[in-house]
Amino acid sequence: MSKEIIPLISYFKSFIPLSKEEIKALNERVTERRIKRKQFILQEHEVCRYYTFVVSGCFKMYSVDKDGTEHNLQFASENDWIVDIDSFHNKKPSKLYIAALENAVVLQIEKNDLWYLYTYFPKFDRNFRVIIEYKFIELQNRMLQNISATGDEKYEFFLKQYPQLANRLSNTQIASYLGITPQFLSKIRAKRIRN
Amino acid sequence: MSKEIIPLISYFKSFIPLSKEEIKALNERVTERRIKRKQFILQEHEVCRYYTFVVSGCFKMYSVDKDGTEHNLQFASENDWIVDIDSFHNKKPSKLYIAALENAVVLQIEKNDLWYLYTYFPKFDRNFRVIIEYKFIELQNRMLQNISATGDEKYEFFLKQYPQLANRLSNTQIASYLGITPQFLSKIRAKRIRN
DNA sequence: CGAAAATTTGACATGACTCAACTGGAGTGG
DNA sequence: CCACTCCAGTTGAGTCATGTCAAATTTTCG
Repeated sequence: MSKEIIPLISYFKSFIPLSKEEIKALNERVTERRIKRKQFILQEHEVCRYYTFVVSGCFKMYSVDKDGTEHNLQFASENDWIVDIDSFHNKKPSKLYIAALENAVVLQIEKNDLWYLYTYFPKFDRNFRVIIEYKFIELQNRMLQNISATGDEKYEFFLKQYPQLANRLSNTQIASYLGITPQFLSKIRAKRIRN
Repeated sequence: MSKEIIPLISYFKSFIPLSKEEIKALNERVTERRIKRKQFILQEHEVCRYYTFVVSGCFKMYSVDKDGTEHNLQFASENDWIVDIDSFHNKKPSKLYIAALENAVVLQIEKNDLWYLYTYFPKFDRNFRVIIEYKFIELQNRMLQNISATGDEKYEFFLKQYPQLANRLSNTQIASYLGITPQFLSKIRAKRIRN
């Protein structure tokens, strides 16, 4: 195969393995794209046209408030999906941006193609149900942290849960994800080192 | 039908309507339960055995931290689901409680039965995929609020998004959901009235 | 190497929490 | 019908967590 689709096949295999026909159908409907660092795959007011699977590299999805401050809603690196589901599903203009934090290779599926897969191969319904269930659990855990923990605790939790990701991200990006200012994160880090 | 299953059928209908066979299979696998105010349907350290559909009444799902403070992760009222998915899926002890805030009627599905439905009627995979996608969108919006808004803004947003629910909940419950103290919410409300 | 961005640091301001006292219903039992 | 308790809500004083602004320093990357 010319496209880098193998990581995606392996990924699905970890849920429910795909048959030859399903792999073929998937392969025919997936587009490979190479994205450079700082490039956008979604900008505010656009409709999110793709479900994007990250083969390599790293992305952030974020909103920009009225003061111009960014708020990171999600990161996605290898073997993860990134999409504004609300915009994608309902064809409505997104309030979010998705940008590459590193040069990246992705596989993208358009809505019509995904619908085709859902319709003719129910296993995709199953797989995507399970995938989003896991993402939901992850988000719920983050939510619980957010309503119950202090800045220090949120940072500790993040480092513990995503040690490999934390290495690749700037502290500014992490602060934006945790919902604190970069200056305050810097002070948290200074205190950690002292103790 | 003796059970109050009609609300559930109507609910599914708003996604993809069920066939006669699917309704029958669903009906055979769903248990109706009446829950009194303050009663638990899940407690910490138990495994969450049911996907629970709320026919009437209102629930909260929350954790209790080391100081004994409750943190509301989710509410569920009519035509909504409540379940600790992580515990349910992976048969692991829950860290959460689910308690009724009002007398309630629910329909519950056990894991084996849900698996049966998924296996023999792929439409349930589809329906539950779409259901959780919507819940994911909702949770993402809440997350975005949480990392970017002040207490006042979070409260405004909550009132605007769930006006009917806000009427039924005590301010203490709302504060716990927003991640602020009831005292601080009270001050926010006092300021709102002044302006 | 040099410009731009990220990080750190300090002084100060404000948001949000804590604790404790008070208020005002909603039961409950006499 | 009253006295009582029990909660939820309110309020105020003091404190702590976190944000803002600005400047200095370090790192990154073209």
